[in-house]
Amino acid sequence: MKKITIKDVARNAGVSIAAVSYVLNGKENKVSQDTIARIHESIKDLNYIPSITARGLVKNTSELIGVIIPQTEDRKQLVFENPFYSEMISAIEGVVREDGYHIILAGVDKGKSYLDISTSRNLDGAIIMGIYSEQLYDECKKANIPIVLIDSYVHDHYFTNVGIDDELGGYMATKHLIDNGHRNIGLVTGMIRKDGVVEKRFLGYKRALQEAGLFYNPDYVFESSVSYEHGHSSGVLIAEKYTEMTAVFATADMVAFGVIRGIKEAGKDVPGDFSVIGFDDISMAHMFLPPLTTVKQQIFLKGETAARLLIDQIRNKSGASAAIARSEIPLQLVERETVRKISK
Amino acid sequence: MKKITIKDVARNAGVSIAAVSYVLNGKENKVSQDTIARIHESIKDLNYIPSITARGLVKNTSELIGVIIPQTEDRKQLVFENPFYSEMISAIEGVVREDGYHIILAGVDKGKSYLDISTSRNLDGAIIMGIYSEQLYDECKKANIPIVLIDSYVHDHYFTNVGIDDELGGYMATKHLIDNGHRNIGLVTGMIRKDGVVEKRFLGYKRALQEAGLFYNPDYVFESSVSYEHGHSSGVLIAEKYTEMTAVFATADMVAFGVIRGIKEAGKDVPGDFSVIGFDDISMAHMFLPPLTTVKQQIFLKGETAARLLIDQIRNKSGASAAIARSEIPLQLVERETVRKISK
DNA sequence: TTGTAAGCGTTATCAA
DNA sequence: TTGATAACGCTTACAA
Repeated sequence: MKKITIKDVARNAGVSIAAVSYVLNGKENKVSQDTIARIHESIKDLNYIPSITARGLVKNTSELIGVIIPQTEDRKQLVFENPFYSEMISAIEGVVREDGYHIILAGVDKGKSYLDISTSRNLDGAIIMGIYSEQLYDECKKANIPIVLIDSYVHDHYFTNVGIDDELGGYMATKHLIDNGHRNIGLVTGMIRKDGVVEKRFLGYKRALQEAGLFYNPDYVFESSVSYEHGHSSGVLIAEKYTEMTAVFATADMVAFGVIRGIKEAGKDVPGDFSVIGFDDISMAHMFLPPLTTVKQQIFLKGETAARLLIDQIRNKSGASAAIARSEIPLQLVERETVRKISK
Repeated sequence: MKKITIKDVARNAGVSIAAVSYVLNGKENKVSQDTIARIHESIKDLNYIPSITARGLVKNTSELIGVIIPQTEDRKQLVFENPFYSEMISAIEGVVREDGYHIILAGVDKGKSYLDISTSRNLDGAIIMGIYSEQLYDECKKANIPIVLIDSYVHDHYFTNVGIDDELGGYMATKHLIDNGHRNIGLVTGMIRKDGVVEKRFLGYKRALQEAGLFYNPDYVFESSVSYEHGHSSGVLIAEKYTEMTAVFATADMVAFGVIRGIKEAGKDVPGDFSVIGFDDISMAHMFLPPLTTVKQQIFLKGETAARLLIDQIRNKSGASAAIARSEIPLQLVERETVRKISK
């Protein structure tokens, strides 16, 4: 079961390997109709499939796109509990496949830098989801390949960004609660890191409060990890100790699920006693009971957009600075059953 | 920003490229301590990272593992709505990374065969999740690389299989319902395909029924897709027309969520009017309200096991027939709040 | 212990 | 139109 190569095809067709390479690369004007036919036949016959590896070596490409995903604390596994990422990857894979690219999925290992995989694999481009240390971004620039950042607020014209207006999203969520008569609104959230999406949402929350003439109470923000567990414990806490609160904004649906569970566990009802609004609209949001009111970001579109922008950049290597500053996917509030209007 | 190669390192260190290659490959016994030191220094200095691509060409490896995932009907996107797959991929990625491998994620395109990507990328191995046509398996064998199948019942000693005892799982779920006094038990499920996991679960369902002297009623099986939507419509239907039914076994948690929703929408209660048991125990299962009683399969372990078996096989190329017949991950019933005991 | 050089499967240049 | 052949970055006999 020897591997068959371009040589075999050439021999079988009785032509030179150059000829074969030409037809393989669509430079058919350099070859006679007759040879083209013979070559095509040989390829079929032998079931020949060119080696992307070998081609990559000479063309200095790989048709490979790196997709970097956040990892759990211990860096042992990818943060996939949150279906948010899977939805996006699915979108990315779909569009790059159309163009013959494949994606390499990887977390960033502690020792190894991102640069390692990029250079060793000769990646044609990369998509990085989430927010990382300055250091990583610096490394990425050295890689010298097109990179698009999803959900990052790094300002560097080297990168193309795709994301949403998180500040607006936070504002929309909070405003919706306010419009429904709520005045004591809690915030359950992951770590508020400088320039992270969560910070923006937090800022939007404060803006909505302020605009409505409501007092911002630091005691009302429950800040920890973006997880169901954090939501859960906060929910219990809120239901038990913060009885004057009537609504909470959870900065991710996963967290909202936890909050609701916590509230119910403490014997209170959603939306009867507490209204809850989430953020993301992952597919579970509409399956949850009660169906979650949330700020929808078009996750799939986000992935698609990132992928398309990247491919465009890879293709038009011409303009090395083809990087678009920022592509923003529109947001949308979707009302379901976890927010109720109160008279107050 | 020229790419730096082994040549640069050699020149910089004042040695031959062979020497560099030797230390890169740990054949340090062929090189003097002195040169080793000089080379290491050069590598650091120049920030050299070897090209896996080039190495692959000569060693005929790629350190790449293909992971094939089912796709949606239209073959446009990966079946990622079901978090089941993400959890598994996360596990797989974790273990292969330890060994320096990366994973390439791909759906199988209509025109292109799986063989294409395998040969063109020179994959070292592959993990295939789900069940496909005979044709695909035949192709895979031609690829002539180690392959492990997850959740397939294909009997071919070429493949290593990892899965669970689906028949037993179906039996456990149904038995649990029976033990709780239920006698009219519906089955909501994806397509029952020959040799698919779903068929086995269905068989387990029938065995439990039979063993308990219960009549198997074909009208009680609602067969369509593995989706929330199918569960939903079945749930509504059941709650409205099958009032003599008291319990349903959904062959996937996603489906169970839909069933519960449907039942509630029809004004009935879970587990008050209908008990529901799922299958998988995806992480949403314990977050759902009410928390879902289900048959837990250790998804993460499944992924890890598959990855480890694959790597083992890749390593011991020696025994080409090192393929282990089948590795079975144990099942476990986890009781939560969607099944209630009825007196009958 | 060191270095030379042949190959791995392609592409692309340059003569023929 | 064709076909040698150098190159891509690396590994590995083989020679020195």
